[in-house]
Amino acid sequence: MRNVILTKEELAEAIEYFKKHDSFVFDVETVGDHRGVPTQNQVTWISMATHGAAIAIPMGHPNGNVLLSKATRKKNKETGKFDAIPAVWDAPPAQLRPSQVFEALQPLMFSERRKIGHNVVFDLVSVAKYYDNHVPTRPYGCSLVASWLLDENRLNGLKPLIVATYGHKYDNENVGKKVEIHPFSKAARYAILDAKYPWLLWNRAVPQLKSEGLSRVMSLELQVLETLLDMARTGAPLDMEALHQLDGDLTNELEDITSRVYQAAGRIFNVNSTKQKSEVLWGDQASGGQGLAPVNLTPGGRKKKRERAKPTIYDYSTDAEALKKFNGNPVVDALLDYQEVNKLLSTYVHGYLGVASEGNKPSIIFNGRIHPSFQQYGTVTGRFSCAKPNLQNVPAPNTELGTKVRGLFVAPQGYKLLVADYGQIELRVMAHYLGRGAWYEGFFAGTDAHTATASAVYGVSPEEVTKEQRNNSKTLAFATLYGAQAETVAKSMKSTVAEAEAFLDVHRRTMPEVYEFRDWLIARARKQEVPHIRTILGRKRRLPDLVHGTSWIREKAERQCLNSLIQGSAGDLNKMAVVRMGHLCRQNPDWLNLSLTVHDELVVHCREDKIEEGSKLLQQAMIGEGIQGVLSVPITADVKVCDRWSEAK
DNA sequence: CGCGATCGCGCC
DNA sequence: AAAGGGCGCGATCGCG
Repeated sequence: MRNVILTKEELAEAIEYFKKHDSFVFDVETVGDHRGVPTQNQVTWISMATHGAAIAIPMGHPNGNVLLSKATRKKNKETGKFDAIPAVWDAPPAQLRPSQVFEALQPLMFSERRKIGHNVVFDLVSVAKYYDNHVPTRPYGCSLVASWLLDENRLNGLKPLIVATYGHKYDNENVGKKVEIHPFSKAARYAILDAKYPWLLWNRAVPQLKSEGLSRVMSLELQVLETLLDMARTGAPLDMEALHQLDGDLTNELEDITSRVYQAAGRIFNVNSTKQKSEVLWGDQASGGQGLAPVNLTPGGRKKKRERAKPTIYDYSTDAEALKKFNGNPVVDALLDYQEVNKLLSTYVHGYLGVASEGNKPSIIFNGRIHPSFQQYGTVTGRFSCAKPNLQNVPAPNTELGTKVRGLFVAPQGYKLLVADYGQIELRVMAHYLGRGAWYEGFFAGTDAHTATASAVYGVSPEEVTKEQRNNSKTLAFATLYGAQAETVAKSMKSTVAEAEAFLDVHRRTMPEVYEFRDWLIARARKQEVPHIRTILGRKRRLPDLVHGTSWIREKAERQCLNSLIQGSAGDLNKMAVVRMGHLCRQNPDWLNLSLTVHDELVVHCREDKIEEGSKLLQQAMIGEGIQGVLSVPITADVKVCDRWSEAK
């Protein structure tokens, strides 16, 4: 069999070989402005691997192997910048067309054979476009998800993983990043290795997952993966009219604020530059600065100080917290306004719409929808991450501007958004593990958790708890989950450090179970050969630093220990809910679609005539039998019916 | 130009 | 020697 497939006959022969095996890896190389967006990209190579074979099928690679002229740069007389002139190669060999290739592959792609990839969601969604939006059928395998479960601390992609596992460094030139500028045989070699290594990795990982007791969580992740295939194609519709309106409004507003900044500062500077901001704020008045006395060092500045170097004005933070100390200074006030508006405009408006003037940054909205990529392997704790764009950090609707941005996300025509979130899921997970005490009993009694804390800590009945007492108790919950110390607690409570310390002491006395559990958890984790904890579904969080010789490193690992158990277990529950809702949506694809998930929240599209049924199903997915049973304390989920995402909460 | 580090900041 | 967990991303800046 040939490695590089150029004719129908060669392809037919290869397919016959692959048909003899019950699983195979496939990998796509993509081109186009949106090569990274699987619903939009164009596939120019598909490579495949199975027992004893690895092939690459080009479908429009533009280059041959003979270099006719080198890549260079040429100064553009108009802009004064350098334009990249790509290399020119001779003509490539005659290749099959995508339609021919995908038709021939159909019996493999839509068979019961396992389709494996390294980040297989991307490859599956990329090829679905060539099958009339039908995704190749299950079962699937993902060497990236498997590798991540086996070592969540290494989120570095395929290449470092291959170096670590096989000691083979391939693709020094980053061919996959821009396959179309490379010569034919180099692209072919790269494509083949990109299939071969995932094949090796997957087959190595499966028995390891079993022996490490990770099969259950792997099977959950494979179900998550199936749901992500639907979510990737559903995406999230935007109110385009409102988006353009917001673009105009914020652009105008920012212009006004910018001139306010300049006027107050008495000079024109780049407001986005932290360096220049430092000069304006901390520089002395003789040199045109405000002469303010900086307080907080940046992390880099602290490092410098540690290394006994003298910090300069550039080592002091210019973030909002630092600026707030100088409220009333006209430069500071204008800067704070600027930062708020600029953040939202650049990240959430220009980030989606693109900017023609700024290097032709393309829009990532397609047919009125945005298609974020949820990465099930994106965090060390087991939660999802989300990118391109990250819809897990869309401003919350607690400010006017936040409401406007979140309000851009709307239901499709004829649909409503069902937005459901778990109530205090992390504290409930914590209470589950504690099995006693104010939190545990509070959740059974239906008392608000922070009120229950306040009642215990202040020794009053729940009815007598004041707003301030409840707020302080909320801080205690965060302090527990994150491992915050007195300084941070003081900041949060707006009290002195001594008061915060006393408060923490009272907490330690009145809710000893919290601290006893933390100590027990850390001690047990430390005893393992590789120190680790397991989340509620058995996911591992490896914390080798729990036995580190340096105390601050060890203490950081100790904070991560409890936090990972809680955050990771809550993440497990969320992934279960995603899977359960995914199943229900697949049963009712013409009126129910899962769109987004944000850690403890699901956003679903539901056709207007099916709201009641949809809400019931969502409720069932999140807290029904089979998921409630995972925790010993009751869990709650609140379903809201909205036209805009901002209407929830 | 491309890349990575840094700062800063949005969310849960 | 540090001082609250987990993310992604825009902008700047220095480097090769």
